[in-house]
Amino acid sequence: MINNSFFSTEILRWFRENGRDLPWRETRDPYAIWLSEIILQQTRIAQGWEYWERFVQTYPKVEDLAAASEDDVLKLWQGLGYYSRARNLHTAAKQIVALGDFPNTLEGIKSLKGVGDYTAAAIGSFAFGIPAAVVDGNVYRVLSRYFGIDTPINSTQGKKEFAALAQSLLPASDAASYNQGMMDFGAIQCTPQSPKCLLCPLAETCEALRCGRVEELPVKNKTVKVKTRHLSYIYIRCKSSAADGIGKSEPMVAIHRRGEGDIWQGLWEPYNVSDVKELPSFVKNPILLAKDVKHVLTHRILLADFYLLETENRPPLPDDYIWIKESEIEDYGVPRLIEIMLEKINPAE
DNA sequence: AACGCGGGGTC
DNA sequence: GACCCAGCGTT
Repeated sequence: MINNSFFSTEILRWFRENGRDLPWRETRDPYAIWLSEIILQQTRIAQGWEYWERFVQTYPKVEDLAAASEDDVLKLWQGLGYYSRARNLHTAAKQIVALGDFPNTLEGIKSLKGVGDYTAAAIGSFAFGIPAAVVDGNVYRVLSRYFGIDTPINSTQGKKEFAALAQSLLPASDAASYNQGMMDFGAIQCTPQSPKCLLCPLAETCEALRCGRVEELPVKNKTVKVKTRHLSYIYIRCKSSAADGIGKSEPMVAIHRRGEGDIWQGLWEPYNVSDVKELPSFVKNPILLAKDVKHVLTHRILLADFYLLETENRPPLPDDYIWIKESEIEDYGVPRLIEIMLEKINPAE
């Protein structure tokens, strides 16, 4: 396609002077690099940074991660979102252990659960020097502007086109620096809004700037409409002790794990009565803690009601609910919305 | 090809 | 509000 060595050379030059200093760039350990790439999918570096540090510290080797429980992995992932990443991460860790070594080919890396085209190219180039071009949101933006390409980046045609263009521009001997340079250039210089065109080293040859189309590129097809969804939770605190009845003990609370086919799969939550047509008779005089708490996701607007119900005896709940000591709930991974609910029940924990 | 999936930052 | 972030998996 395009063999534009000027573009690539300028990206590499810009990167040497302006590249970000990131801890996962200081290693060639594919495990640590893989961790960073999964954590950073659709996630800002500032948000993922501490999670990466916690994961490499808690699970220094892939064997440690593979041996962990899914619950522990989800707990460590709590608050980061897109929880399928955590489940796939755990699955992939076991895949890697079964393989004996971290795969060192593009195909091998991509066979790992949760690793797609972008992540395979990133790990391959950073850890093994494989000349594969990454195409992330930054790359789409930089290429669409510099070359003036208005093919929608979320269309099949656009994905093919930009992938081929990115690959044709990649200097095979410097894949890692080029890839990192493209992403940093997009994140720092060629930003989504208010790109720094006045100070851009590529301004003179930028097609979007020449045509005054910087603000309208990249083109993206319309997104789906965000729907509103109501949720209702009852935090059931049971004061009587466990069945063994040894003295008075800490209150117990009921939680259950969210299942497949919905948001927050694998995370835990209190008694969920969102879809209950009629409240069970044991729900008497629940205390309303908060109504219509707004929680915005990419694809949903959630409005949640929080209730507190104090009881002496454990009411009958659906089979999948378990009773735990109130203080133990911090050992369970919960959605951010439930964290907010817990903060209302136990302020400043 | 379209959709589901989180949480947070920025303008 | 709208847009975006080191995207991937499923249907």
